[in-house]
Amino acid sequence: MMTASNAPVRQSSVRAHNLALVLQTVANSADPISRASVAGATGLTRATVSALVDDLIAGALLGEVDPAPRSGAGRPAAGLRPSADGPAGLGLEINVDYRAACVVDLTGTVRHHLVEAGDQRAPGSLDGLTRLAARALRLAGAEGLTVAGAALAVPGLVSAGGVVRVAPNLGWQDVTVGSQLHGLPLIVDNEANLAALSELGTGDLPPSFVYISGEIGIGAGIVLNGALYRGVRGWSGEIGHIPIDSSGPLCRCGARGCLEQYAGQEAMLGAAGVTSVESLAGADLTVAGTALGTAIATVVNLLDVDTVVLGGIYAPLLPGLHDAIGAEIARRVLTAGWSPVRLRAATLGPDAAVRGAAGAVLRGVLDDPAAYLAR
Amino acid sequence: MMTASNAPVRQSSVRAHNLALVLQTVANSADPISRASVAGATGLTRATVSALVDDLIAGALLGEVDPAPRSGAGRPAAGLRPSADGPAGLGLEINVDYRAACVVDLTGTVRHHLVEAGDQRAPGSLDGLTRLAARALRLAGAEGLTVAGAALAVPGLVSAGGVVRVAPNLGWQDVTVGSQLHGLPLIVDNEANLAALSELGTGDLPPSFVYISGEIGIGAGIVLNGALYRGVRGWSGEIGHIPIDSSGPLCRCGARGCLEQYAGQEAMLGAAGVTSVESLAGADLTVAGTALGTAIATVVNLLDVDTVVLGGIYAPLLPGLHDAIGAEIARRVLTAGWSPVRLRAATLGPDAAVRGAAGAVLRGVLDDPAAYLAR
DNA sequence: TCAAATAATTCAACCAATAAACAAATCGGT
DNA sequence: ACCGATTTGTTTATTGGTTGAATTATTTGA
Repeated sequence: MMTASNAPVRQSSVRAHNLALVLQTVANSADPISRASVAGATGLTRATVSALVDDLIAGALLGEVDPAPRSGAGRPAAGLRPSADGPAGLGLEINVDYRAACVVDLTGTVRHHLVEAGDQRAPGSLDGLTRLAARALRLAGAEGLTVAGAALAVPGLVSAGGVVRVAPNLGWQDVTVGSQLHGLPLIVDNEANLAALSELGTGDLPPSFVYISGEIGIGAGIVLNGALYRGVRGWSGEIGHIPIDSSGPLCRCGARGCLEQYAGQEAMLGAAGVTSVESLAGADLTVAGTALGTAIATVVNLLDVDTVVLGGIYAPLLPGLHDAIGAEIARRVLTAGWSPVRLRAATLGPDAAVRGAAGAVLRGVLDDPAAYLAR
Repeated sequence: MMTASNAPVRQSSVRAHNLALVLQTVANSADPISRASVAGATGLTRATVSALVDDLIAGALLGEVDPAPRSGAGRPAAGLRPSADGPAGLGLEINVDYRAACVVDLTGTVRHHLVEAGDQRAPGSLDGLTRLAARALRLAGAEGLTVAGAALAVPGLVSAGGVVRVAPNLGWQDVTVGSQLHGLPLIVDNEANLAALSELGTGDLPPSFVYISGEIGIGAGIVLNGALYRGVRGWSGEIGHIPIDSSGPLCRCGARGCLEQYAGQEAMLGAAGVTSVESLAGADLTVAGTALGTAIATVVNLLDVDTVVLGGIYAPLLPGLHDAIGAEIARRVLTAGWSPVRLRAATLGPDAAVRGAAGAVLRGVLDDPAAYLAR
């Protein structure tokens, strides 16, 4: 049920909304699309679409391409598609053993991708990230891109205002990153959240799903109706400490039998008696899969999503995990009989979080192009 | 992050939105409120508010009351408040041992409340409910109320189109209730969902919370940002089978150690060695409280809500449950140290679901008064 | 070469909100 | 008792934005 937002609507809001509608219709179309088709798809008139498209082209959000060869009579349509020379998003990531930046344009193309390996737990890693961001911005500027904003993916809990409450594996506690970077607005968010957005952006996922990221810790990004659900304070998706067995092994969080004790990277390596994630491919993953399945069943019972995407180390290991997860889902999800739960491996690999960060910036432009045009 | 809806916006949508904004501002105000105050609160101009209020008064959604005695200079304001003679919602409930109907007007007053005790598992209980609804409609009609729609609360899983997939305690399976009743649009929904909406309507809850209903089964209603989250297929909140201990007792669902085996009504009665819910008040509820706390911790870790409302049999038992739940939350909710989880007893008692059903209808009117006016 | 078809633009009409002026009703002070 | 200040509510001209119909543009098919 939709509650009306508590802001008044004026004529300019109408235009803002319809600009977003037209831009998104073009962005979601696989092929270049005509103004007339946009009008048909949106319900707006051709006159209105033309006027809106004029603004979007003037602002370099859309570009026109040569008419696609068509069959049938009639004037050929000019194709519209997102412009590659307009706004771009700067995605940043800081993780235990590397930092990364990438620049993505409105077409979804990764224009630049910089990675610096090295332990980020040392002090000064944030300064290093700032320098990396500056390099990426120079590269983008040299190509004539307008960077609309930046987003940083962090493996930890983030509060409003760019404060990292805790990032256990980085050793961070109450680190203020801020909400500006080189004069750009900066979003700071959990890596699983941004990776989930990234997978959403691939287009072949339903509007509601849960992304589970297996790393040293386990996190989840919850996407409901096409939007990331961040929770009241931005701390949603802390799935790693779902209890699997209250008489299980003691976890570093102080409780017993948390998911991480069965399906965390360390636990899986220990159980299989190997030291590298690659070696897990041949191992018996039943214990981890069962625990993961139990946790997934809980999530599905609670949120009624029908798709779960497994990312991080789980993505390559899904074949070995699949049966155990599926068995647990069949046993514990009440509605599994009517409607199966789809399990998918993430498609984007380790870049998902940085790309999702850049995508979050672009999503902001797509959601409110009028604000970008008025900048 | 808000995704633009895929519908075009025209001038009439602006009016529809602002009508809703004005109506909700008046409805959310404790005392009668002037047009000028509405203008101040909404950001609309006084002229616009006046025009919108004219429509709302003409449609019997708002009424004017005598100016409240005021201090200070200036022309006295005419007070606006929701009309008691306008639209009303028909709430219906069917449960194991009773059926109920209630009529609630826009001021939130319960105008009629009919309850028929008796076993509803017998065939024909739906016909009985239809007759009960007819009685309530006659009473409402005699008072000049315009019943805008009906909603039915069912203790089970409901699909779109008014199909009850399964209601275990009613013995229902794939029962089609339909989406019309006596010519009115009919919403069918889970009782925990509607009870959650009902608690939301009391006004002293934050916009995001989880309502947990303890009955024979355990259900949850999830309210996010002031709106009920129903899930992809309407089956969200199935909390009763969250695993507490995978080596625990066998549950009727086929899995082991489900929450219901510790904190369900039967389990609690069995553990305390009593036969009535009233007798539980003095019993030791540590086991149930711990299990409930574990489940709540899972929900909070996942959804990051800071308020949990306990309803059904849990409401009167909260004093006995509180400490065990709190201990488990402190142990398992990662963010409990920064921001406490508030536990509340539901305030509305056993009527919550029926009243929530009526409230769901009224919420539809408040969310889109233009549709009601155009009927 | 012309008619039909489809795409895109132009323009008058309309709808809704705004701003500013105006009318209404009260209070406070002299 | 009266006048100015103050606040509420309405009236009116203006503006922004969509619509629908007419118009122009460009192609296919007969």
